[in-house]
Amino acid sequence: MPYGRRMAPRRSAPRGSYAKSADTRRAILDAAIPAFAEHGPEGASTRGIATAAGVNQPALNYHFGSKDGLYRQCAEAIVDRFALSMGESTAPAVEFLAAGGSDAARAHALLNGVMHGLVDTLVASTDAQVWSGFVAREMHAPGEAFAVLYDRLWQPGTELAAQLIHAARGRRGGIETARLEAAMLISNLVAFTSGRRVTKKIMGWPEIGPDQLAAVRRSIARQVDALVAVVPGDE
Amino acid sequence: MPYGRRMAPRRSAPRGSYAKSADTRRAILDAAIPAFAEHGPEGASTRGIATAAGVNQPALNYHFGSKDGLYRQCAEAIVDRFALSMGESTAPAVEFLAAGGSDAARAHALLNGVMHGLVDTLVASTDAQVWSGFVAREMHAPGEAFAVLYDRLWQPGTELAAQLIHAARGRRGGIETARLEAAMLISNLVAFTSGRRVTKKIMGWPEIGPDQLAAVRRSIARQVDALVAVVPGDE
DNA sequence: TGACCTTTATATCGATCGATATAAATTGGG
DNA sequence: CCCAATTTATATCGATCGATATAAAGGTCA
Repeated sequence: MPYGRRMAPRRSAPRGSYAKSADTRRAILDAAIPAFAEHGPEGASTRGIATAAGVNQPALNYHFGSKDGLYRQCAEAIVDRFALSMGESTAPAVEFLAAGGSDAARAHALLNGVMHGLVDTLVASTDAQVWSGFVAREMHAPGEAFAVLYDRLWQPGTELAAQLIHAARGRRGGIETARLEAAMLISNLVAFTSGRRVTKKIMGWPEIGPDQLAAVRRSIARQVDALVAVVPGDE
Repeated sequence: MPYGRRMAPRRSAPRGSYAKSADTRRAILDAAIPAFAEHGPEGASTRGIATAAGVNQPALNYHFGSKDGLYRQCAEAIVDRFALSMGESTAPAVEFLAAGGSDAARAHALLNGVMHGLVDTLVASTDAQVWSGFVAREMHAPGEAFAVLYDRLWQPGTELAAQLIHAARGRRGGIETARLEAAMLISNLVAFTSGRRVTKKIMGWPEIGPDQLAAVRRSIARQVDALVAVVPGDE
């Protein structure tokens, strides 16, 4: 009698209550995200990820079905962690917009709060530097994870910023222009995520500490002020 | 008698005047740059590049020594092509600064000219979208080509913009702040290079035509104006 | 504790990778 | 026109890739 189908590979998380499984999955994800960020989905090897995670190579296929499945789960994990980190600063802004808020000054303050949170998440955290490599790569060369990153990260993020810019202008000027400016405003921070190494080198910063963080925040706040002050078409 | 050393692989361009060689090298580079941009230096295969270039696989080793050698030459080619495209708009600015120019209004105009040229090069050209994938990847995960791209592209580019910002402010405010703002100003355009696909999707633009280009230029010009108008520390 | 399911470990398969030895074809100077 | 150098084409090597078959170990609950 053949060994049979006792270990059919699964695509989703196990249903059982085996505690060890979640730990292993987490360890693999924590090793896979930096690997994919640095080498890309094709360049990163499953053996390298397994070694870094302290597991054997078939464990990846067992827990995630395939390399592509692991790649997709990495994208989900990144979005989850990003959303968790941003929740505090975006929640009041989302609430304000959902209520149809029209107080321009409050919208301006909320936009500053969101950008402040974004700087904290992207610039102050070293994790984000890893995430950004993953995200930037996928956005440029779309693959298995594009939909997740676009639908749950880029699209809602830029739309939130755009709505806040528009509201801070008293809803004068086009929302389209606000969207474009939101996309560019967020792009600014690429200098501190994917481009962090280069920016540090150019600025002569050995590390991004509190002083440097404050400088970035000042620069972003100035941009927000300038953005809100000008209503496109009124010039 | 063994076949001997009649075909030792070389690292640099051939000395001879064989015209065909330059064409082949060019075809390989034109195929390799998009391949490296999309799949990364590890993910791109020499066989794939060779097929796309219409040559056989050992031709890559013959003309460029190794895959890494080809990768380095791709970086050199990108820098050369970028510099060629930017020469017209940067030349007067470089001249102005070399002469120690102190006319703030002229510096402002020159900065606008450089950014205008940058938008033309990066946003209007489809080649740049390919280049940007290559450059962004290498800046985030430094490899064989980092030195070339940093020394010949990022460092002089941001320094030029920083000097112009500083000069446009009448050399008031720190040059360090100007450098930071230059880095962020340039990062803005990432939304239209590596991030072009996402930005088009968010904006609902089927293509980036003259109207869209004008909108980008307006937004950049507004940012430059706002940047120059505020002298850091005076607020 | 014992039966069953989940998880981990070992061994190995076929495919593809970059590189090179070698041979044939092509090119250009004398 | 011919010889030598250059360039292109063929065949193949060892290494590494992702995936899977299989076996052993570990955990859960009756």
